[in-house]
Amino acid sequence: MDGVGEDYRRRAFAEEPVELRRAANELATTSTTTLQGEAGWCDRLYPLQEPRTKQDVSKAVVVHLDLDCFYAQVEELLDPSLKGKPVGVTQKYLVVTCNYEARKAGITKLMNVKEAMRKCPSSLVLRSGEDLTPYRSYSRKAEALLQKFGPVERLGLDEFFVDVQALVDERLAAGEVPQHFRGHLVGSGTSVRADTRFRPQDLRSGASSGTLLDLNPPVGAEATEEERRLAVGSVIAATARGELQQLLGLRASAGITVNKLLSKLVGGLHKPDDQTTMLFKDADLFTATLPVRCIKGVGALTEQKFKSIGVHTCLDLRAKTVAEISKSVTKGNQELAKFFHLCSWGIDPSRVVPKGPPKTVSVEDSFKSLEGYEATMKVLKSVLVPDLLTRLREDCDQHQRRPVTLTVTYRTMRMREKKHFARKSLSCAFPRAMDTPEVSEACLALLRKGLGGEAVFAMTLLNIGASRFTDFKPETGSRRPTTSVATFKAFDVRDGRRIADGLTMKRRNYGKNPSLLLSKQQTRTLASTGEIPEPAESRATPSSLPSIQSHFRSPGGRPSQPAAGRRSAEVGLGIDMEILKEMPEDVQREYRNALGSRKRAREGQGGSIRTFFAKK
DNA sequence: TGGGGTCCT
DNA sequence: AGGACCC
Repeated sequence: MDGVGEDYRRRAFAEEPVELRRAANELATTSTTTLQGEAGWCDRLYPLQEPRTKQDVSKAVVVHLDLDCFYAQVEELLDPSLKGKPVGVTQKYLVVTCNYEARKAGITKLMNVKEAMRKCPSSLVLRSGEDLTPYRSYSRKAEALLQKFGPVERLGLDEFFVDVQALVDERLAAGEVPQHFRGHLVGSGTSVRADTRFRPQDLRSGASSGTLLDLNPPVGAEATEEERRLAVGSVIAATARGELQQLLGLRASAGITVNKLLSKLVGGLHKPDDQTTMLFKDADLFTATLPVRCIKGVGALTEQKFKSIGVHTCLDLRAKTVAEISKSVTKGNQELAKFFHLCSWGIDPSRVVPKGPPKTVSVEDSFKSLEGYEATMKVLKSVLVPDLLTRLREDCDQHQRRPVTLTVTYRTMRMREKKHFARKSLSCAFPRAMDTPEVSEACLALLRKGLGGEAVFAMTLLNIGASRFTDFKPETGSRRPTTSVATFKAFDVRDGRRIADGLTMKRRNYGKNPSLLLSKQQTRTLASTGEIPEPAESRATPSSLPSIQSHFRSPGGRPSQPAAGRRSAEVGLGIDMEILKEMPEDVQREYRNALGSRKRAREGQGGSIRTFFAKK
């Protein structure tokens, strides 16, 4: 692999560097304006920010943040006794992610549970990650925290792009130029390799040869403007990561460059809990040897098409014309072809676009086989529909809207044999009464329409989703669409027993998770020095900060929080209101909710899932 | 091989 | 409604 890389480097920089650079520059100045198109959320939220034009592409500073092994980190926060142990988070037969202790034992993302158990000594701790509720919650908090550094675009639950250009401009105008880059700086000779077989776009730093990859390199007196801008960006990224750690207990890795493509790629070079910056002048060589799979939008299929015309790496891609790409790869979509071509030089004209509220909300579960109307109805009524309605109620509270469309998506064994990812979906109007019985009936009616003609009514996957939202002002007296809970009485949702083949109960019932706040001492330090205080003692970690989750957890047989966790919950009422006011709004709201829940719990009405639902 | 999402056609 | 892509 290294041999191939060396070959490309020679071709790129010994044989025809001038041509390549000139071509890159031409593309950069001719194509960017058409590609960056429409003004979105960004412009409305940040009216002072000028639309990006070709001249200030190099003025952009984009930070990519990736929460390290996110699900595993959250599990450690929820159960601090996991710290230091190898932890794997499972969904069905898979370890979907694991912490770094587990990785040391050879466990990887998306590894089979059996294989993971074999790899790891008896110490491996597994946690079910089928219910995404806690991850969603932490993800929202992280996003809220990052808002203050600039517009935020999320990618999944654990990745964020932050456009920090405006903040960089502010600091430079104030004469704040750091003396060093924070974290690593990619040099022109940094060796890079694609990481996993699942995601070749994840890069890792290869064996670096000392001088080419510096830690905390100085910003010289005659630094270029880009160096100064990115040095400031690296400081902002370090601050953001520090706050994620201090306020939420989350470690993150970051990449800092002039665009999204490069920031994401270099962010993977030093993980976990570290950051990497790269100057645009090094992008040319950096991207040359990367497989085209590294380009956003190039998946398995597009990669195959590229291979069929002899394009494996970005350098191969550069040698093709946009017309060729458009014809053989993007089905005539010239804009997309142009975009891929630009990316092959490390030029990414796309902007950081905050996405706004979700466009769909869905819940799914998979099974060995879910057979018959009765079993299907049971799954719908007792798990999927209540979960969906719960999330829609929260969504309504936050965004004053309700869904217009209900969609069910399913997969059968036959579909599985043919095509790996094939699914069928059917839609109807979302029932006006947002109740478990009505919605469940609607779902079953759709499934009947789709599967009724089959020899057996059986599924290996069932997904129900809400989409096409419309404004909805809840009437006074009923704050949001009501949800019937009568159905729950028929089913025991307190333990993890199977209620259908392949289905284990997903609901974890975390209740209201309290916000995780700095101690007063830390807040004073932050306010007076501007520095994130070092975690002086273990209490600086959120896992031991105020928590009321123990009131709501483990309604059934699962072990509840250790006494220490419960004791610290009492601290919850001691939170300084001044501190609370500094927090993002949704965090404040959650905290107030948590206080309300505590009250009810103390009054003897909380504490079990049954009473939680029985209450109404 | 999961349990989510986005956008395009 | 389905496909390709992202995590």
